[in-house]
Amino acid sequence: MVGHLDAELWRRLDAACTGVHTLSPRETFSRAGEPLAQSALLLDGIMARYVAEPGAGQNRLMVSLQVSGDFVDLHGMPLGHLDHDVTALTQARVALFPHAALIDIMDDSPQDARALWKLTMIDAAIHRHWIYRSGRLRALAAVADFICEMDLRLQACEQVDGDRVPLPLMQTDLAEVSGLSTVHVSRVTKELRDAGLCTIRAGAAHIHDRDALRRLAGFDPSYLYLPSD
Amino acid sequence: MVGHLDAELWRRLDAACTGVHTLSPRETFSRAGEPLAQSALLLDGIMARYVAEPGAGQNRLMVSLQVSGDFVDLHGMPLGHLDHDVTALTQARVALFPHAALIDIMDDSPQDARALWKLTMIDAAIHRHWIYRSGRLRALAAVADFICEMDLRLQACEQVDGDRVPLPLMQTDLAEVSGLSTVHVSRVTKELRDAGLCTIRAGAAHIHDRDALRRLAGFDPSYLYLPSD
DNA sequence: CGCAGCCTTGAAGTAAATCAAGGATTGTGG
DNA sequence: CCACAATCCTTGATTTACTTCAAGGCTGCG
Repeated sequence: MVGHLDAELWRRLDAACTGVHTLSPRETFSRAGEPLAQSALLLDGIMARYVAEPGAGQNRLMVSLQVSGDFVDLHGMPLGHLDHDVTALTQARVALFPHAALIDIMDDSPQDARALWKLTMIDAAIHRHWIYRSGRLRALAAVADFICEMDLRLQACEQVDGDRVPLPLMQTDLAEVSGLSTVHVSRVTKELRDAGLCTIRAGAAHIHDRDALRRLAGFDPSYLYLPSD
Repeated sequence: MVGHLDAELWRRLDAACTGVHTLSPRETFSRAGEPLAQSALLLDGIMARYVAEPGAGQNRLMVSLQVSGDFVDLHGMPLGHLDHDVTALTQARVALFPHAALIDIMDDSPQDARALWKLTMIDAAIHRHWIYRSGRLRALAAVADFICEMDLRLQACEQVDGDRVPLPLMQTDLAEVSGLSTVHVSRVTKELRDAGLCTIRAGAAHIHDRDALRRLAGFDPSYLYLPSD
Protein backbone atom coordinates (compact mmCIF):
# COMPACT_ATOMS: atom_id res chain seq x y z
CA MET A 1 0.00 0.00 0.00
CA VAL A 2 2.83 2.27 0.89
CA GLY A 3 3.96 2.12 -2.73
CA HIS A 4 0.89 4.00 -3.90
CA LEU A 5 1.66 7.30 -2.18
CA ASP A 6 4.36 9.71 -3.27
CA ALA A 7 7.06 11.24 -1.11
CA GLU A 8 5.37 14.62 -0.89
CA LEU A 9 2.17 13.08 0.51
CA TRP A 10 4.20 11.05 2.99
CA ARG A 11 5.77 14.23 4.28
CA ARG A 12 2.37 15.80 4.72
CA LEU A 13 1.05 12.73 6.48
CA ASP A 14 4.07 12.70 8.70
CA ALA A 15 3.32 16.27 9.73
CA ALA A 16 -0.35 15.48 10.32
CA CYS A 17 0.28 12.46 12.53
CA THR A 18 -0.74 13.13 16.11
CA GLY A 19 0.70 10.03 17.67
CA VAL A 20 1.31 6.34 17.65
CA HIS A 21 -0.92 3.91 19.48
CA THR A 22 0.08 0.40 20.48
CA LEU A 23 -2.53 -2.36 20.55
CA SER A 24 -2.33 -5.67 22.38
CA PRO A 25 -3.09 -8.89 20.56
CA ARG A 26 -6.84 -9.27 20.07
CA GLU A 27 -7.52 -5.73 21.27
CA THR A 28 -10.44 -4.00 19.55
CA PHE A 29 -9.51 -0.67 18.03
CA SER A 30 -12.96 0.56 17.02
CA ARG A 31 -16.47 -0.78 16.82
CA ALA A 32 -19.20 -0.61 14.22
CA GLY A 33 -21.35 2.49 14.53
CA GLU A 34 -18.90 4.43 16.68
CA PRO A 35 -18.37 8.01 15.44
CA LEU A 36 -14.82 8.37 14.14
CA ALA A 37 -12.72 11.51 14.21
CA GLN A 38 -9.41 10.00 13.14
CA SER A 39 -7.99 7.29 10.95
CA ALA A 40 -5.12 4.92 11.64
CA LEU A 41 -2.26 3.69 9.51
CA LEU A 42 -0.91 0.29 10.49
CA LEU A 43 2.84 0.49 11.11
CA ASP A 44 3.43 -3.08 12.21
CA GLY A 45 1.43 -6.11 13.18
CA ILE A 46 -1.70 -7.50 11.59
CA MET A 47 -5.22 -6.13 12.02
CA ALA A 48 -8.60 -7.35 10.87
CA ARG A 49 -12.02 -5.95 10.11
CA TYR A 50 -15.10 -7.97 11.07
CA VAL A 51 -18.76 -7.83 10.18
CA ALA A 52 -20.68 -9.31 13.08
CA GLU A 53 -23.97 -11.14 13.00
CA PRO A 54 -26.69 -8.77 14.21
CA GLY A 55 -27.98 -9.44 17.70
CA ALA A 56 -26.22 -11.14 20.53
CA GLY A 57 -24.58 -13.92 18.49
CA GLN A 58 -20.80 -13.85 18.42
CA ASN A 59 -20.72 -15.13 14.90
CA ARG A 60 -18.72 -12.81 12.76
CA LEU A 61 -16.83 -12.90 9.50
CA MET A 62 -13.56 -11.29 8.66
CA VAL A 63 -14.08 -8.93 5.72
CA SER A 64 -10.58 -7.52 5.49
CA LEU A 65 -7.09 -8.14 6.77
CA GLN A 66 -4.63 -5.27 6.99
CA VAL A 67 -0.86 -5.37 6.89
CA SER A 68 1.86 -2.79 7.48
CA GLY A 69 1.32 0.33 5.43
CA ASP A 70 -2.44 -0.11 5.15
CA PHE A 71 -4.89 2.36 6.58
CA VAL A 72 -7.18 0.24 8.74
CA ASP A 73 -10.20 2.54 8.81
CA LEU A 74 -9.83 5.19 6.15
CA HIS A 75 -13.29 4.22 4.90
CA GLY A 76 -14.59 5.81 8.06
CA MET A 77 -13.54 9.29 7.00
CA PRO A 78 -16.07 9.94 4.23
CA LEU A 79 -18.64 7.83 6.03
CA GLY A 80 -18.34 9.26 9.55
CA HIS A 81 -18.73 5.87 11.16
CA LEU A 82 -18.02 2.32 10.13
CA ASP A 83 -20.22 -0.69 9.60
CA HIS A 84 -17.70 -3.12 11.09
CA ASP A 85 -15.29 -3.69 13.96
CA VAL A 86 -11.53 -3.17 13.68
CA THR A 87 -9.29 -5.41 15.79
CA ALA A 88 -5.60 -6.15 16.21
CA LEU A 89 -4.70 -9.79 15.72
CA THR A 90 -1.14 -9.46 16.92
CA GLN A 91 0.47 -6.69 18.86
CA ALA A 92 0.20 -3.73 16.52
CA ARG A 93 1.28 -0.12 16.24
CA VAL A 94 -0.82 2.42 14.40
CA ALA A 95 -0.13 6.03 13.47
CA LEU A 96 -3.11 8.30 14.11
CA PHE A 97 -4.37 11.04 11.79
CA PRO A 98 -7.24 13.32 12.80
CA HIS A 99 -9.79 13.55 10.01
CA ALA A 100 -9.53 17.33 10.18
CA ALA A 101 -5.84 17.11 9.32
CA LEU A 102 -6.50 14.70 6.47
CA ILE A 103 -9.17 17.02 5.15
CA ASP A 104 -6.67 19.87 5.23
CA ILE A 105 -4.25 17.79 3.19
CA MET A 106 -6.93 16.95 0.67
CA ASP A 107 -8.19 20.52 0.44
CA ASP A 108 -4.63 21.62 -0.27
CA SER A 109 -3.92 19.01 -2.86
CA PRO A 110 -6.61 17.35 -4.96
CA GLN A 111 -3.93 14.99 -6.16
CA ASP A 112 -3.30 13.78 -2.63
CA ALA A 113 -7.03 13.45 -2.16
CA ARG A 114 -7.19 11.12 -5.14
CA ALA A 115 -4.23 9.15 -3.83
CA LEU A 116 -6.02 8.51 -0.53
CA TRP A 117 -9.22 7.71 -2.37
CA LYS A 118 -7.28 5.22 -4.45
CA LEU A 119 -6.12 3.39 -1.34
CA THR A 120 -9.71 2.82 -0.31
CA MET A 121 -10.61 1.72 -3.84
CA ILE A 122 -7.93 -0.96 -3.71
CA ASP A 123 -9.52 -2.12 -0.46
CA ALA A 124 -12.82 -2.29 -2.30
CA ALA A 125 -11.27 -4.32 -5.12
CA ILE A 126 -9.99 -6.75 -2.51
CA HIS A 127 -13.47 -6.86 -0.97
CA ARG A 128 -14.82 -7.90 -4.37
CA HIS A 129 -12.29 -10.65 -4.61
CA TRP A 130 -13.31 -11.89 -1.17
CA ILE A 131 -16.93 -12.03 -2.37
CA TYR A 132 -15.77 -14.06 -5.33
CA ARG A 133 -13.66 -16.33 -3.13
CA SER A 134 -16.50 -16.98 -0.74
CA GLY A 135 -19.11 -17.51 -3.42
CA ARG A 136 -17.23 -19.44 -6.07
CA LEU A 137 -14.25 -21.24 -4.60
CA ARG A 138 -14.33 -24.56 -2.76
CA ALA A 139 -12.71 -24.78 0.63
CA LEU A 140 -9.33 -25.99 -0.64
CA ALA A 141 -9.06 -23.41 -3.41
CA ALA A 142 -10.39 -20.67 -1.13
CA VAL A 143 -7.72 -21.20 1.52
CA ALA A 144 -5.04 -21.49 -1.15
CA ASP A 145 -6.29 -18.27 -2.74
CA PHE A 146 -6.18 -16.46 0.59
CA ILE A 147 -2.60 -17.60 1.18
CA CYS A 148 -1.63 -16.42 -2.32
CA GLU A 149 -3.14 -13.01 -1.62
CA MET A 150 -1.37 -12.58 1.68
CA ASP A 151 1.87 -13.82 0.16
CA LEU A 152 1.81 -11.01 -2.40
CA ARG A 153 0.56 -8.35 -0.02
CA LEU A 154 3.22 -9.21 2.54
CA GLN A 155 5.83 -9.32 -0.21
CA ALA A 156 4.78 -5.78 -1.09
CA CYS A 157 5.72 -4.66 2.42
CA GLU A 158 8.87 -6.76 2.34
CA GLN A 159 7.94 -9.19 5.04
CA VAL A 160 8.23 -12.37 3.02
CA ASP A 161 11.54 -14.17 3.29
CA GLY A 162 11.76 -16.87 0.65
CA ASP A 163 9.03 -19.38 1.33
CA ARG A 164 8.17 -17.96 4.74
CA VAL A 165 5.07 -15.75 4.85
CA PRO A 166 4.61 -14.26 8.32
CA LEU A 167 0.90 -14.79 8.80
CA PRO A 168 0.10 -15.07 12.50
CA LEU A 169 -3.34 -16.59 12.15
CA MET A 170 -4.83 -19.46 14.10
CA GLN A 171 -7.18 -21.90 12.45
CA THR A 172 -10.11 -20.11 14.05
CA ASP A 173 -8.96 -16.95 12.24
CA LEU A 174 -8.78 -18.81 8.94
CA ALA A 175 -12.28 -20.07 9.65
CA GLU A 176 -13.48 -16.49 10.10
CA VAL A 177 -11.74 -15.49 6.87
CA SER A 178 -13.20 -18.26 4.80
CA GLY A 179 -16.56 -18.89 6.41
CA LEU A 180 -15.60 -22.53 7.05
CA SER A 181 -15.75 -24.40 10.35
CA THR A 182 -12.47 -24.67 12.23
CA VAL A 183 -12.61 -28.43 11.87
CA HIS A 184 -12.77 -28.12 8.12
CA VAL A 185 -9.96 -25.58 8.08
CA SER A 186 -7.86 -28.16 9.86
CA ARG A 187 -8.63 -30.74 7.18
CA VAL A 188 -7.97 -28.32 4.36
CA THR A 189 -4.64 -27.15 5.72
CA LYS A 190 -3.65 -30.78 6.16
CA GLU A 191 -4.55 -31.42 2.54
CA LEU A 192 -2.44 -28.47 1.38
CA ARG A 193 0.41 -29.74 3.52
CA ASP A 194 0.11 -33.34 2.30
CA ALA A 195 0.02 -32.13 -1.30
CA GLY A 196 3.34 -30.40 -0.72
CA LEU A 197 1.90 -26.94 -1.48
CA CYS A 198 2.18 -25.10 1.80
CA THR A 199 2.36 -25.56 5.54
CA ILE A 200 0.20 -23.22 7.56
CA ARG A 201 1.18 -22.85 11.19
CA ALA A 202 0.02 -20.43 13.83
CA GLY A 203 2.94 -18.07 13.27
CA ALA A 204 3.53 -18.24 9.55
CA ALA A 205 2.79 -20.05 6.33
CA HIS A 206 5.55 -21.81 4.45
CA ILE A 207 4.97 -22.00 0.75
CA HIS A 208 6.63 -25.03 -0.75
CA ASP A 209 5.39 -24.68 -4.30
CA ARG A 210 4.11 -21.21 -5.24
CA ASP A 211 3.22 -22.11 -8.82
CA ALA A 212 1.20 -25.14 -7.84
CA LEU A 213 -0.53 -23.23 -5.06
CA ARG A 214 -1.54 -20.46 -7.46
CA ARG A 215 -2.67 -22.97 -10.04
CA LEU A 216 -4.82 -24.75 -7.48
CA ALA A 217 -6.41 -21.46 -6.44
CA GLY A 218 -6.71 -20.16 -10.00
CA PHE A 219 -5.00 -17.08 -8.64
CA ASP A 220 -4.79 -13.90 -10.70
CA PRO A 221 -3.30 -11.01 -8.70
CA SER A 222 -4.51 -8.16 -10.89
CA TYR A 223 -7.21 -7.19 -8.38
CA LEU A 224 -4.49 -6.19 -5.91
CA TYR A 225 -3.37 -3.30 -8.15
CA LEU A 226 0.23 -3.80 -7.10
CA PRO A 227 2.49 -0.97 -8.29
CA SER A 228 4.33 -3.29 -10.70
CA ASP A 229 1.14 -3.85 -12.74
CA MET B 1 -27.55 7.07 -3.73
CA VAL B 2 -28.94 10.22 -5.24
CA GLY B 3 -29.78 11.36 -1.76
CA HIS B 4 -26.14 11.64 -0.80
CA LEU B 5 -25.24 14.45 -3.20
CA ASP B 6 -26.29 18.07 -2.77
CA ALA B 7 -28.00 20.28 -5.34
CA GLU B 8 -24.85 22.22 -6.13
CA LEU B 9 -22.93 19.06 -7.02
CA TRP B 10 -25.83 17.85 -9.13
CA ARG B 11 -25.69 21.06 -11.15
CA ARG B 12 -21.98 20.59 -11.74
CA LEU B 13 -22.46 16.98 -12.73
CA ASP B 14 -25.21 18.03 -15.07
CA ALA B 15 -22.84 20.43 -16.78
CA ALA B 16 -20.09 17.82 -16.99
CA CYS B 17 -22.25 15.15 -18.57
CA THR B 18 -21.23 14.48 -22.15
CA GLY B 19 -24.12 12.28 -23.12
CA VAL B 20 -26.49 9.48 -22.37
CA HIS B 21 -25.90 5.97 -23.57
CA THR B 22 -28.55 3.29 -23.87
CA LEU B 23 -27.67 -0.34 -23.24
CA SER B 24 -29.62 -3.39 -24.38
CA PRO B 25 -30.47 -6.12 -21.92
CA ARG B 26 -27.37 -8.26 -21.16
CA GLU B 27 -25.09 -5.83 -22.99
CA THR B 28 -21.61 -5.49 -21.52
CA PHE B 29 -20.67 -1.92 -20.76
CA SER B 30 -17.00 -2.38 -19.83
CA ARG B 31 -14.63 -5.24 -19.15
CA ALA B 32 -12.04 -5.93 -16.49
CA GLY B 33 -8.66 -4.46 -17.31
CA GLU B 34 -9.94 -2.06 -19.93
CA PRO B 35 -8.54 1.50 -19.49
CA LEU B 36 -11.35 3.82 -18.47
CA ALA B 37 -11.59 7.51 -19.27
CA GLN B 38 -15.16 8.10 -18.13
CA SER B 39 -17.62 6.98 -15.52
CA ALA B 40 -21.32 6.28 -15.86
CA LEU B 41 -24.28 7.11 -13.69
CA LEU B 42 -27.21 4.73 -14.05
CA LEU B 43 -30.38 6.64 -14.90
CA ASP B 44 -32.74 3.71 -15.26
CA GLY B 45 -32.58 -0.03 -15.47
CA ILE B 46 -30.45 -2.46 -13.51
CA MET B 47 -26.78 -3.14 -14.02
CA ALA B 48 -24.40 -5.63 -12.45
CA ARG B 49 -20.69 -6.00 -11.80
CA TYR B 50 -19.11 -9.44 -12.16
CA VAL B 51 -15.83 -10.97 -11.13
CA ALA B 52 -15.06 -13.77 -13.56
CA GLU B 53 -13.12 -16.95 -12.93
CA PRO B 54 -9.66 -16.55 -14.44
CA GLY B 55 -9.07 -18.46 -17.66
CA ALA B 56 -11.62 -19.58 -20.18
CA GLY B 57 -14.32 -20.70 -17.73
CA GLN B 58 -17.56 -18.74 -17.84
CA ASN B 59 -18.06 -19.06 -14.14
CA ARG B 60 -18.50 -15.67 -12.64
CA LEU B 61 -19.99 -14.15 -9.54
CA MET B 62 -21.97 -10.98 -9.21
CA VAL B 63 -20.18 -8.67 -6.81
CA SER B 64 -22.48 -5.68 -7.02
CA LEU B 65 -25.88 -4.71 -8.36
CA GLN B 66 -26.57 -1.10 -9.27
CA VAL B 67 -29.87 0.71 -9.37
CA SER B 68 -30.98 4.13 -10.62
CA GLY B 69 -28.86 6.90 -9.21
CA ASP B 70 -25.79 4.69 -8.66
CA PHE B 71 -22.51 5.28 -10.42
CA VAL B 72 -21.72 1.91 -11.96
CA ASP B 73 -17.96 2.32 -12.36
CA LEU B 74 -16.81 5.27 -10.30
CA HIS B 75 -14.24 2.97 -8.68
CA GLY B 76 -12.50 3.04 -12.04
CA MET B 77 -11.61 6.71 -11.75
CA PRO B 78 -8.94 6.55 -9.04
CA LEU B 79 -7.87 3.10 -10.24
CA GLY B 80 -7.61 3.75 -13.98
CA HIS B 81 -9.05 0.39 -14.87
CA LEU B 82 -11.39 -2.04 -13.17
CA ASP B 83 -10.95 -5.57 -11.92
CA HIS B 84 -14.43 -6.65 -13.02
CA ASP B 85 -16.97 -6.51 -15.84
CA VAL B 86 -19.94 -4.14 -15.89
CA THR B 87 -23.10 -5.34 -17.62
CA ALA B 88 -26.68 -4.19 -18.08
CA LEU B 89 -29.23 -6.72 -16.90
CA THR B 90 -32.22 -4.89 -18.33
CA GLN B 91 -32.35 -2.15 -20.87
CA ALA B 92 -30.52 0.69 -19.17
CA ARG B 93 -29.63 4.32 -19.68
CA VAL B 94 -26.43 5.77 -18.29
CA ALA B 95 -25.17 9.35 -18.16
CA LEU B 96 -21.49 9.63 -19.07
CA PHE B 97 -18.91 11.78 -17.28
CA PRO B 98 -15.33 12.06 -18.58
CA HIS B 99 -12.87 11.55 -15.76
CA ALA B 100 -11.22 14.82 -16.71
CA ALA B 101 -14.47 16.66 -16.04
CA LEU B 102 -14.95 14.88 -12.70
CA ILE B 103 -11.40 15.76 -11.74
CA ASP B 104 -12.16 19.41 -12.55
CA ILE B 105 -15.17 19.27 -10.26
CA MET B 106 -13.12 17.72 -7.47
CA ASP B 107 -10.25 20.15 -7.92
CA ASP B 108 -12.73 23.00 -7.66
CA SER B 109 -14.50 21.66 -4.62
CA PRO B 110 -12.90 19.35 -2.08
CA GLN B 111 -16.33 18.95 -0.57
CA ASP B 112 -17.67 17.54 -3.80
CA ALA B 113 -14.63 15.30 -3.99
CA ARG B 114 -15.51 13.86 -0.61
CA ALA B 115 -19.13 13.43 -1.65
CA LEU B 116 -18.09 11.33 -4.65
CA TRP B 117 -15.63 9.42 -2.51
CA LYS B 118 -18.43 8.71 -0.08
CA LEU B 119 -20.52 7.12 -2.82
CA THR B 120 -17.75 4.65 -3.51
CA MET B 121 -17.33 3.99 0.21
CA ILE B 122 -20.99 3.04 0.48
CA ASP B 123 -20.38 0.61 -2.37
CA ALA B 124 -17.50 -0.81 -0.36
CA ALA B 125 -19.71 -1.18 2.73
CA ILE B 126 -22.18 -3.11 0.59
CA HIS B 127 -19.31 -5.26 -0.69
CA ARG B 128 -18.47 -6.10 2.91
CA HIS B 129 -22.02 -7.12 3.58
CA TRP B 130 -21.96 -9.36 0.52
CA ILE B 131 -18.82 -11.04 1.89
CA TYR B 132 -20.68 -11.57 5.14
CA ARG B 133 -23.75 -12.90 3.34
CA SER B 134 -21.74 -15.32 1.30
CA GLY B 135 -19.61 -16.54 4.17
CA ARG B 136 -22.06 -16.69 7.03
CA LEU B 137 -25.63 -17.03 5.80
CA ARG B 138 -27.29 -20.24 4.66
CA ALA B 139 -29.00 -20.31 1.30
CA LEU B 140 -32.44 -19.38 2.62
CA ALA B 141 -31.23 -16.50 4.78
CA ALA B 142 -28.85 -15.33 2.07
CA VAL B 143 -31.56 -14.97 -0.54
CA ALA B 144 -33.87 -13.33 1.98
CA ASP B 145 -31.10 -10.93 2.95
CA PHE B 146 -30.48 -10.01 -0.67
CA ILE B 147 -34.17 -9.30 -1.22
CA CYS B 148 -34.23 -7.13 1.92
CA GLU B 149 -31.26 -5.15 0.64
CA MET B 150 -32.75 -4.57 -2.79
CA ASP B 151 -36.09 -3.69 -1.23
CA LEU B 152 -34.49 -0.84 0.70
CA ARG B 153 -32.21 0.32 -2.11
CA LEU B 154 -35.08 0.39 -4.57
CA GLN B 155 -37.23 2.16 -1.99
CA ALA B 156 -34.51 4.80 -1.80
CA CYS B 157 -34.97 5.52 -5.50
CA GLU B 158 -38.72 5.31 -5.17
CA GLN B 159 -39.30 2.27 -7.28
CA VAL B 160 -41.03 0.14 -4.68
CA ASP B 161 -44.81 0.23 -4.75
CA GLY B 162 -46.19 -1.40 -1.62
CA ASP B 163 -45.13 -5.03 -1.64
CA ARG B 164 -43.85 -4.95 -5.22
CA VAL B 165 -40.09 -4.65 -5.61
CA PRO B 166 -39.12 -4.31 -9.28
CA LEU B 167 -36.22 -6.74 -9.45
CA PRO B 168 -35.88 -8.10 -12.96
CA LEU B 169 -33.64 -11.04 -12.14
CA MET B 170 -33.89 -14.59 -13.38
CA GLN B 171 -32.99 -17.48 -11.13
CA THR B 172 -29.66 -17.76 -12.90
CA ASP B 173 -28.97 -14.17 -11.83
CA LEU B 174 -29.87 -14.97 -8.26
CA ALA B 175 -27.51 -17.93 -8.51
CA GLU B 176 -24.71 -15.60 -9.59
CA VAL B 177 -25.55 -13.24 -6.74
CA SER B 178 -25.56 -15.90 -4.07
CA GLY B 179 -23.06 -18.45 -5.33
CA LEU B 180 -25.76 -21.15 -5.27
CA SER B 181 -26.73 -23.46 -8.11
CA THR B 182 -29.81 -22.42 -10.08
CA VAL B 183 -31.53 -25.58 -8.93
CA HIS B 184 -31.04 -24.64 -5.34
CA VAL B 185 -32.19 -21.08 -5.97
CA SER B 186 -35.40 -22.58 -7.29
CA ARG B 187 -35.88 -24.60 -4.10
CA VAL B 188 -35.07 -21.65 -1.88
CA THR B 189 -37.44 -19.28 -3.65
CA LYS B 190 -40.13 -21.94 -3.38
CA GLU B 191 -39.46 -22.19 0.34
CA LEU B 192 -39.75 -18.42 0.75
CA ARG B 193 -42.96 -18.50 -1.25
CA ASP B 194 -44.45 -21.42 0.70
CA ALA B 195 -43.58 -19.73 3.98
CA GLY B 196 -45.61 -16.71 2.88
CA LEU B 197 -42.60 -14.38 3.01
CA CYS B 198 -42.10 -13.35 -0.58
CA THR B 199 -42.67 -14.40 -4.15
CA ILE B 200 -39.73 -13.93 -6.47
CA ARG B 201 -40.61 -13.85 -10.15
CA ALA B 202 -38.52 -12.92 -13.16
CA GLY B 203 -39.87 -9.37 -13.25
CA ALA B 204 -40.24 -8.47 -9.61
CA ALA B 205 -40.32 -9.70 -6.05
CA HIS B 206 -43.50 -9.43 -4.02
CA ILE B 207 -42.89 -9.14 -0.33
CA HIS B 208 -45.77 -10.56 1.66
CA ASP B 209 -44.32 -10.18 5.13
CA ARG B 210 -41.44 -7.69 5.41
CA ASP B 211 -40.93 -8.20 9.12
CA ALA B 212 -40.75 -11.95 8.90
CA LEU B 213 -38.44 -11.76 5.90
CA ARG B 214 -36.06 -9.45 7.74
CA ARG B 215 -36.20 -11.61 10.81
CA LEU B 216 -35.36 -14.70 8.81
CA ALA B 217 -32.39 -12.92 7.21
CA GLY B 218 -31.30 -11.26 10.45
CA PHE B 219 -31.32 -8.08 8.42
CA ASP B 220 -29.79 -4.88 9.77
CA PRO B 221 -29.75 -2.11 7.15
CA SER B 222 -27.16 0.12 8.77
CA TYR B 223 -24.48 -0.90 6.27
CA LEU B 224 -26.47 0.80 3.51
CA TYR B 225 -25.86 4.24 5.05
CA LEU B 226 -29.28 5.40 3.94
CA PRO B 227 -29.75 9.16 4.42
CA SER B 228 -32.33 8.61 7.15
CA ASP B 229 -29.74 6.94 9.38
C1' DC C 1 -47.59 -26.27 -34.11
C1' DG C 2 -43.08 -26.86 -32.28
C1' DC C 3 -39.13 -24.88 -30.46
C1' DA C 4 -36.49 -22.18 -26.93
C1' DG C 5 -35.87 -20.41 -22.61
C1' DC C 6 -36.89 -20.65 -17.95
C1' DC C 7 -38.51 -23.02 -13.93
C1' DT C 8 -39.58 -27.20 -11.08
C1' DT C 9 -39.01 -31.64 -9.08
C1' DG C 10 -36.91 -36.06 -7.83
C1' DA C 11 -32.94 -39.04 -6.98
C1' DA C 12 -28.20 -39.63 -6.15
C1' DG C 13 -23.76 -37.89 -4.92
C1' DT C 14 -20.52 -34.71 -2.52
C1' DA C 15 -18.68 -31.00 0.37
C1' DA C 16 -18.76 -29.27 4.51
C1' DA C 17 -20.91 -28.87 9.32
C1' DT C 18 -21.47 -30.80 13.59
C1' DC C 19 -20.59 -33.88 17.31
C1' DA C 20 -17.30 -36.03 20.05
C1' DA C 21 -12.97 -37.57 21.72
C1' DG C 22 -8.26 -37.25 22.20
C1' DG C 23 -3.42 -35.36 21.20
C1' DA C 24 0.08 -31.71 21.01
C1' DT C 25 1.91 -27.51 22.73
C1' DT C 26 2.47 -23.87 25.81
C1' DG C 27 2.35 -21.62 29.98
C1' DT C 28 2.05 -21.67 35.22
C1' DG C 29 2.58 -22.80 39.83
C1' DG C 30 4.41 -26.08 43.01
C1' DC D 1 11.60 -30.35 36.83
C1' DC D 2 7.02 -31.98 36.92
C1' DA D 3 1.85 -31.66 37.34
C1' DC D 4 -1.73 -29.29 35.52
C1' DA D 5 -4.61 -26.42 32.91
C1' DA D 6 -5.58 -23.93 28.96
C1' DT D 7 -5.41 -23.43 24.27
C1' DC D 8 -5.04 -25.06 19.83
C1' DC D 9 -5.05 -28.72 16.54
C1' DT D 10 -6.34 -33.36 14.69
C1' DT D 11 -9.16 -37.24 13.53
C1' DG D 12 -13.28 -40.21 13.07
C1' DA D 13 -18.33 -40.78 12.72
C1' DT D 14 -22.59 -38.87 11.56
C1' DT D 15 -25.65 -35.53 9.65
C1' DT D 16 -26.90 -31.68 6.85
C1' DA D 17 -26.83 -28.48 3.00
C1' DC D 18 -26.05 -28.10 -1.35
C1' DT D 19 -24.67 -29.82 -6.13
C1' DT D 20 -25.23 -32.48 -10.00
C1' DC D 21 -27.78 -35.18 -13.07
C1' DA D 22 -31.91 -36.05 -15.35
C1' DA D 23 -36.52 -35.57 -16.76
C1' DG D 24 -40.50 -32.98 -17.51
C1' DG D 25 -43.57 -28.78 -17.29
C1' DC D 26 -44.82 -24.02 -18.32
C1' DT D 27 -44.81 -19.86 -21.20
C1' DG D 28 -44.05 -17.08 -24.92
C1' DC D 29 -43.15 -16.81 -29.67
C1' DG D 30 -41.86 -17.63 -34.62
